Amino acid sequence: MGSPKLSKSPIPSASASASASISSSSSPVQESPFSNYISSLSPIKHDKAPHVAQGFVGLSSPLVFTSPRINTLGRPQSSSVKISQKGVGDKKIINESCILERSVTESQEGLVTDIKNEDIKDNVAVQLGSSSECVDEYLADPVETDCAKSAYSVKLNLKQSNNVLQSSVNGLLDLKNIKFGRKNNVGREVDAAQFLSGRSEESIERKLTSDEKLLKIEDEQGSAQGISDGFQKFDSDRFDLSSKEKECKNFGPQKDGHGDGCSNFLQQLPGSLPGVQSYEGFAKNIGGDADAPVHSMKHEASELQRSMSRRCLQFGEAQPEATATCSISTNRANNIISSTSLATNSETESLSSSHLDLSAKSRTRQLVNLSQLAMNMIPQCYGKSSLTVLKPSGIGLHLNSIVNAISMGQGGTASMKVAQAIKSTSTTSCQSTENIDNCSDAFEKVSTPQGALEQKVCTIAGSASESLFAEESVEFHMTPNIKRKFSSEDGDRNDMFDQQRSIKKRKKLSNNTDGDCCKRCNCKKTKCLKLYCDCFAAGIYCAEPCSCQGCFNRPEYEETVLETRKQIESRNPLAFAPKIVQPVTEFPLSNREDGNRKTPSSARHKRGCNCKRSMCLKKYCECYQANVGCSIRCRCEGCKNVYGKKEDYCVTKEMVNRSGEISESRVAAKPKKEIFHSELCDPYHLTPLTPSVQCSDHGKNASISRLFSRRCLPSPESDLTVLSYAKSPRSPRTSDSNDILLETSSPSSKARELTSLSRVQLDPRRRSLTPGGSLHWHSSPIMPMSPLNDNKKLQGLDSADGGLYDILEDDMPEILKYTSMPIKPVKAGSPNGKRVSPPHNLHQLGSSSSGPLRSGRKFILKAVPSFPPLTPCIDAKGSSNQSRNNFQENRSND
DNA sequence: GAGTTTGAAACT
DNA sequence: CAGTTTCAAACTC
Repeated sequence: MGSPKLSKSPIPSASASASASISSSSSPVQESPFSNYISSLSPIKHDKAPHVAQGFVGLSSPLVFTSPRINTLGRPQSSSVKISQKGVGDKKIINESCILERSVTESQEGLVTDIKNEDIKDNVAVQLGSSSECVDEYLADPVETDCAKSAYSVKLNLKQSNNVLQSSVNGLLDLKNIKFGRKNNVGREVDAAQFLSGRSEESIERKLTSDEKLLKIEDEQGSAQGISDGFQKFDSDRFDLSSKEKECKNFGPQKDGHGDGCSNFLQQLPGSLPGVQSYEGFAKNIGGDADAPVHSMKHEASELQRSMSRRCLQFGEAQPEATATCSISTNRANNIISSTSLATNSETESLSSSHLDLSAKSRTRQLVNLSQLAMNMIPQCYGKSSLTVLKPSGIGLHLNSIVNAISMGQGGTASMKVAQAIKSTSTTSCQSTENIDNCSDAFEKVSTPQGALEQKVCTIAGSASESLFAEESVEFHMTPNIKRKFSSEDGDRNDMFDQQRSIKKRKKLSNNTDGDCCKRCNCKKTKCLKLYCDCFAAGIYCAEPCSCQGCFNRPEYEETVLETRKQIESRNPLAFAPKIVQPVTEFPLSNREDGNRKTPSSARHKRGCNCKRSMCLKKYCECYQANVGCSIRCRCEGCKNVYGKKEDYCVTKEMVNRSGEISESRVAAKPKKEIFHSELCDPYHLTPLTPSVQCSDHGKNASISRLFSRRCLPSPESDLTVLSYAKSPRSPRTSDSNDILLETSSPSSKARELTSLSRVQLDPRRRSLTPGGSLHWHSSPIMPMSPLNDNKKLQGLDSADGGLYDILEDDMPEILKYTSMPIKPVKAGSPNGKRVSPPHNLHQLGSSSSGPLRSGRKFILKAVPSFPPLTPCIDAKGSSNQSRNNFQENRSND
C-alpha cells in the first residue's frame, strides 16, 4: 500500500518514507511520511491551525496523546500544524490554496480507492474515501446542512474504521496477528461498507470515477506491494484513521471559525468538538490497544457496542477534565449524540442534523439529546473545578431524573448522614446543578446558533439547578468534613459559615426568580433549634442559602439538634410530622380506579390554618402556602383559599356523611372522643385501605368510596390500634409497629425512599412517632379495617396530644407523596413549604441515637414512603376541636 | 433594605 | 386549655 500511496503522493520523499514505514509496521506511524503528508494536505488545518492547535491543546488530553500511536494516527495534538510544517514545507504553502487542498484530498481519496481496487483493502479504502470525501465536503462548507449527511457517513466510517483500527492495532502487537487482524478487518469493513448509506457509497463511487488516474497509478504500484500487504493495509488503515482524524480536526476548526463565539467555548471545553474528540479518542484507543490495555473495550460485548463505548470513553478520556462524564453515560448512543451536540453551534447543527437525517429521528429527539448534553455538561463544568468529577452514570440520565433528584434533594440534600449514603444521586444532581450554573455562560454562547433547542436545555438546566440548591447541596457535601476539621473553631466557623450562606443566599435569591426552591431559614434568635426554623422543622440542616444567625442546626451540632428534637417531640410527638396530608393512598384499590385523585388539591393541612386576616390568600396561611385547600380542621375566618375553601370542604364532608351513616354508628360504638367525629367528617382520617376516601378532597366520589371502604372494612385493627396507642408496649413507636410498616410498604416505596433518602432528615422520631400499626392496618388487605374505628380508638386513646387522631393519615413525608404530584414538589420539600414534606429520620438510621422511638427507625424508611396517610396528627388541639365542631355541625345537619 | 403584618410556635 | 408572648416568614413600602 505504501508504494501506491507514494506514487500518488506528489512528494517523492513522502513515498519513500511511506515504503519505509510500511516495512516497519511496528514503527510508529507518526514517522510515516504518508500520514504526515496526508495531514499536511488539508489546507484547512493550516489556515486554522492556530485555532485547532489551541483547541486541541486543551483537548489534547494526555490521554489522547499519550500513546505514540495517537500521534501517528491522530497526530492530533499540535500535530496538524507540525506535520504540515515538517513533512511538507512546500506543500504547506500550497495547502493554503483551496485548490491544492482539493487536489490533495482527491489524491487521498484516490489512494484510498486504489487500495480498495487492489484488494480487500478496498473496503477500508472505500470507507476512508467516503469519509474523506464527506469530510472534504464538510470542510468546504461545514455549516451547510448537506454536510450533515457527509458527517454522518463519516461517523459510520469512523465506527467501522474504528473497529478495523482496533483490530489492526491489536494485530500490530503480533505480526502474525497483524495478518489475521487484517483479514478480520477486511471482513468487518466489508460489513461496514454494506451498512454504509447509499449516499456514502455513491460518493465513494464518484470519487473513484474522478480519481481514476490515481487509482490506476496505485494499482500499478499496488502490484508491487507483495508481502507487505498486511502492513500496508494496516498502514492504510492507520492512514485512513489519521486522515479521518485530521479531517475531523480540520472541520472542527473550520466550524469553530464559523461558529459565533464558539471558539471560546471550544477552548474552554476542547472536548466540545465532537468530531475531534471522536477521532482523537479513536486514535487514542488504537494506541491504547497497542500500548496499553483498553479500558472501555473490555466491557463491550458486541462490536458496535464496543465502538460506541470506545467513543464514549474516548470522549471522556480526551477530555478528562470536563467530558469524562459524557463518556461514562449509560446510554452510549445518547452519549455520542450528546457529545456531538456539545460541539460548536455549527457543528451541533450539522452533526445533529446528520444524526437526525440518517436516523430519521425527530427534532424532538434532538432536544432530548440536547438535554442530555446539558446533563453531560454539568459534569464537565464540574470537572473543571477541583472537585471530584462525577461519573456520568447519574448525569447521563435524563433531565427528568435530575429534576426529580433536585426536587427530592431540595429539602434535605444538605445534611443528613443518611443522605451521604445516597450521595451518589443527590450529589450528582447537586453538582450538576452547580455545573450548570458554571456552564451557563458557555451554553449561552454555544446556543446562539441553535437557539431554541439549546436555550431550552439551558432553561431546563437552570430550573433544575434552582430546585437543586446546587450550591447548598454542594456545600453540604463538603461542609461536614470541613466543619469537623475546624470543630474547635465552631464560633468562628459559624460566623464564616453564616456569612457565606447569607452571601450565597442573596446571590441565589437574586438569581432565582422562583425563589421558593432556594429559600431557607433566616432565624436570628432561635438558633434554628425550634420549629420556627423551617429547616429544623423540616428535619434538615441549615445550609448555604440560610441566613440564620448563630445556627446550631448543623451537622456538627448534631447532638444538640437531636436533643432539641427530642424535647420538642416529647411535647408533641407529631411536631415534626408532615403538615400536609395527601389523602390519596397508594392502595391499589383506590388508586387504580382514579389516579387523578392524588391531585394536590386533595391534600390538606393536618392541623389546618388559623388565619384571621389573610383570608387564606397569602402565604401567611400554611394551607395556601402548601397549595392546599382549607379543610374542616382550619379555624380560619373568611376563608377564601383559592385551593379550596373551608366551606366547600365542609359541604363535601356533609355529603359524605349523609351517604354513610356508618361513620356515626361506628363512632358511637367506640370509646370516642370528639375527635372521632371529626375524623368521620374528615376524609383524611380515612385509612389507606380506602384511598378514595382520603382523596376525597372535595370530590364526592372519594368520599363515597371512603364510606364504602369503611363499611366494608371492619376494624380488626381496633385491637392493634388500641395496643399501639394505648401506650402499651406495643405503642406505635415500638419497633414492632415499624416492622409492620415495612411489610406494608408498597413497591413504589423504593422510589420514594430514594427520594426521601436524598433528603437528609434529622428527626428519626417522626417515623417512630408515626403509628406504624396504623399503617399496617391500613395497608394490610387482610385486615379490612374501618379506619374510622381505628382512628377513633387511636384518637381516643391518644394522649393529651391528640395528635394521634391523625394517625390514619400517613406519616410519609409529603415530599414523597408529592413527588408524583404536579404541585410544587419542590416546595413541599423545601423549607419554604414549611415542612410540607416532613423530614425523615433517615440520617438517624445511621445515627446511634437511642430511645424508644428510634427503635423503629430502620423500619421507618420503608414504611414512610409507601403509605400514605398514616400521618400522626400534628396538632391535636386545633384539629380535634375543629373536628369536633364539624362533627356537631354535621350531626345537626343530618 | 427597613419596617409592618401575620400566624405559627412557644410559653405561661 | 386558653391566653400571651415570641418568632420568623411574608408582605409592603
